Amino acid sequence: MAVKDSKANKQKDFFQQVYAVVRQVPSGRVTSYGAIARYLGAPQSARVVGYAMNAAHNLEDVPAHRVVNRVGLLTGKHHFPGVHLMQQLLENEGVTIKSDQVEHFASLHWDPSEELPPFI
DNA sequence: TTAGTGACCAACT
DNA sequence: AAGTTGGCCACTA
Repeated sequence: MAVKDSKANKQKDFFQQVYAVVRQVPSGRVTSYGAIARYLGAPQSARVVGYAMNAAHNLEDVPAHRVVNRVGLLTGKHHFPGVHLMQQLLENEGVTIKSDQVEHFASLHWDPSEELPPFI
């Protein structure tokens, strides 16, 4: 463990934290990039959460399809193997999608900062 | 190495 | 009210 690694570990840790949260999103619920970022104490790092999802493609543990943007729009669908895969996965869990947008998003939204113990 | 981009969000004009 | 800009972190060229 060199001194140099501490920075790298920290950066890597952020991804891991994102994954840890996404993994806990219940089936049939959705969350948003910003909510995760805010839960991790980095409210302005929502983009990084999105990037983490991009990297999460390899990890089957991470249900990236349950993460949408703040208005419930499936902005990340183009990054799935099939453009409709994200939508189908969600509908398979009971989430209704209309025009690439989650219906009843407000009530389906799963906010980690409310559902999980505070991240400190 | 520097610079540019990205599955976003909030603030400012 | 609507459009633009900045900022965050990681990755690629």
